[in-house]
Amino acid sequence: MTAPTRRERLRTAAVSEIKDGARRLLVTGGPQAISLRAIARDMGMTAPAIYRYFPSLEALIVELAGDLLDELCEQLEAARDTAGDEPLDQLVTAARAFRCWSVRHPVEFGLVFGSVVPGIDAFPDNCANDEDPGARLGHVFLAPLVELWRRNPYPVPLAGQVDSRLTDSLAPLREKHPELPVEVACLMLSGWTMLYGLVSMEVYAQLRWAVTDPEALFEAELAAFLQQLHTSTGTTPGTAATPGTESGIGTEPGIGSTPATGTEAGIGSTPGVGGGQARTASGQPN
Amino acid sequence: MTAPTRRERLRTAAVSEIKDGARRLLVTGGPQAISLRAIARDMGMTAPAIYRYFPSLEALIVELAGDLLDELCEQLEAARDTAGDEPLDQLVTAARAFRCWSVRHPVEFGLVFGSVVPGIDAFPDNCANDEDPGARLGHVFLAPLVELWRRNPYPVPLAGQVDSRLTDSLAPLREKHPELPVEVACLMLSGWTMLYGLVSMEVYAQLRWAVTDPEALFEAELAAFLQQLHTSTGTTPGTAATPGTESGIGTEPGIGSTPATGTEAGIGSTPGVGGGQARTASGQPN
DNA sequence: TGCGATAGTAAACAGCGTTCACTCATTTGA
DNA sequence: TCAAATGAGTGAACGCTGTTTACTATCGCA
Repeated sequence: MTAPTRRERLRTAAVSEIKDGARRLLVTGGPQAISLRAIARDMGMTAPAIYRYFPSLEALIVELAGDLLDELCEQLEAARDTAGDEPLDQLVTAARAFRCWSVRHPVEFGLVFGSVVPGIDAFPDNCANDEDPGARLGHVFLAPLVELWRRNPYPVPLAGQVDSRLTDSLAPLREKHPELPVEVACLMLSGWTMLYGLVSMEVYAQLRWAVTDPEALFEAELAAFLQQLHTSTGTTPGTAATPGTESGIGTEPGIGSTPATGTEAGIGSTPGVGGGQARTASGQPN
Repeated sequence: MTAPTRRERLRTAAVSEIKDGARRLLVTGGPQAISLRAIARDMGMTAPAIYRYFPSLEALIVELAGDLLDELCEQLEAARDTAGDEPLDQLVTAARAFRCWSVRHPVEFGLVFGSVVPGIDAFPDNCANDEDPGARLGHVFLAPLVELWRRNPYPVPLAGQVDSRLTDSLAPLREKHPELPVEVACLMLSGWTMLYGLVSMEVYAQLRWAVTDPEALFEAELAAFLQQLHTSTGTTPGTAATPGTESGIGTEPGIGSTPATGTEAGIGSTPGVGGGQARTASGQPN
C-alpha cells in the first residue's frame, strides 16, 4: 500500500466533508432533512457534484448509517477496554456506554437501529465476516460473556429447558462460538434484548407513561441481568470509569459518567442500584 | 348526538379513503412513499383537495399512525378477550398477538414505534387520559398482571431490592395502579421491554446474526418471563385460540395461529416450549 | 330563491433527486 | 514535452414533491 496520491487525498476529504454535512443535517433536522442540495450548498458546490462520490442519496445515507454504527462500536470497545480484566465489569461498562451513546445521539440511533423496512436491509448483516457491523456490535457483549463462562462456568439458569427448536435456531450464533452452551447463548440474547428494548424506548420517549427516570430503570434491569450470571467469585462490578470520551460531533461531557458515585454494587449484596446522583432528566440532549 | 348529515357522511368517507390510500402507499413503498399527490391521484382528485381534510402531510401521517396503534390495541384486546378468565392466559395471548400483528405489518410497526425523533413527539403520550394510545397499549398487559397479583400475590422476585430512586421514577405507573407493589410494576416493565425489544429486532431483521427462527426465541423468552410470576396455583397457560382475525388490509390467514399444536405449556413442567409446527421462516410477509 | 359554507380545481412557487452535455484542471504515458 | 485520458465540477433540464392562492361549482339550509 503506497502513499495516497494528491487526488486520492482530495477525494477522501471531499467524501468525509459530504458525510459531515449529511450528519449535521441529520442531527438538526432528522433523516428527512438530509438532502444532496443542502449538503452541496453548505460545501459551496452544486448537487450533481456529489454524484462523483455517491451513486445516490440513499447510498450516502446507508454509508452514513454504517459509519455511525462503527462509531458506536468503537466507543463501546473503548469503554470496555477501560474496564479492566473482569468480564463482568466489561459487560456493565459496555452496556452503560451503549445507553449513553444512544441517549446522547437519539437521531443517529434512529438511523442505525430504527425503521427502514420497505423491503430492504440496510445492513445485509451476514455473520460471515467478523468485521461485519452487526456481528461487531454483538461481539462487544458476547466476548465478555464467553470469557466469563470460560473462567467460571456458573450455574446456568434455564438449564435443560431449552428445546430443540430454539437450539437449532441459535445456529448462527453458535457457529461463531461452538464452546458456548445453549443456555449461555440464550442468556446473552435475553440481555441484549433487554438492553436494546430499554434504550430504544428511552430514546423514542416511549417510557414516559410509566417512568420519569429511565436511567434508574436501566440500572435496575442491568443489575437484575447480572444477577443471573452470578459467579461463585464474589466480584462486585460497576466500578468502571466514564464510558469513553466523545470523539464525534456534539460533545456534552455532563451525562456520560457512571450513575453511581463510585463503588456501588449491582449484584448481590447492596440493595441500592444507582447512587443518587445527577438525575439527567431523560430529556433530549440539545 | 343526532344522526350525521349527508355532508358529514361524505366527509368521513373522504377522510377514511385518504387514510386508506396513505396506508396502501405506506405498505407498498414505506413511509417515504406516502405523498399527497399520489393519494389524490388514486382518488381521482388533485392534491390541494386533501388540505380540506388534513392541514399537512405530516398531520395525516401522525393521524394514520394513531389509527394503526388503535388497530393494534383492538387486536390485542380482542385476542386477550378470547383467552378466558385466567390472567396468565390473557397475558400470553396478548403477547403473541402483539408479535403476530407486528410481524405481519412490519412497515406499520415501524411507523408506530420506529424512529421519528427530530425533536418531536408523535404521541404526546401523557398518561392523563386513559384512552391515550400509549396507556391503552400498556393497559392490555398491565391489567392481567394486576389481576393476577390481586388474585394471588405470588412471591415477588427482587423483593426489597428496588431502591428509592426507581420507586420514585415509577410514579406515573403507580398513580394509575396504587395497589400495585413496586416489584410487580418492575416485573411488568421488564416484560414489556423484553416483548418490545424482541419484536422490534425481529421486525427490523436485526436478529439474523444470532438466530434463524425468532419465534422460537420469542416463545422461550415468554416462558421465562412467565416463570417469574409463578403462582402457587398450577395453571398452565398457552391454550389460547388464534389471536383474533384480521380486520384491516392484507389479511393472510396463515401465520397467526398459536405456535404450538394445542395444549403446550410454557411454564414449569413441560420443557419444550413451542410445538414443532409451521416454521414460518421470519421472512417479511409479502 | 338565495345565501353561506364546503369541496374541488388550476396555476404557481420553491424545493427535491437525478440525468445529461459540457468545461476545465490534473494526471498519465509516449 | 506534449497530447491524450481521467476526474471534478457546472448549468440546464425533467419530473416529482408539499404548499399556497385565487377561483369556481355545488350542496344544504333558511
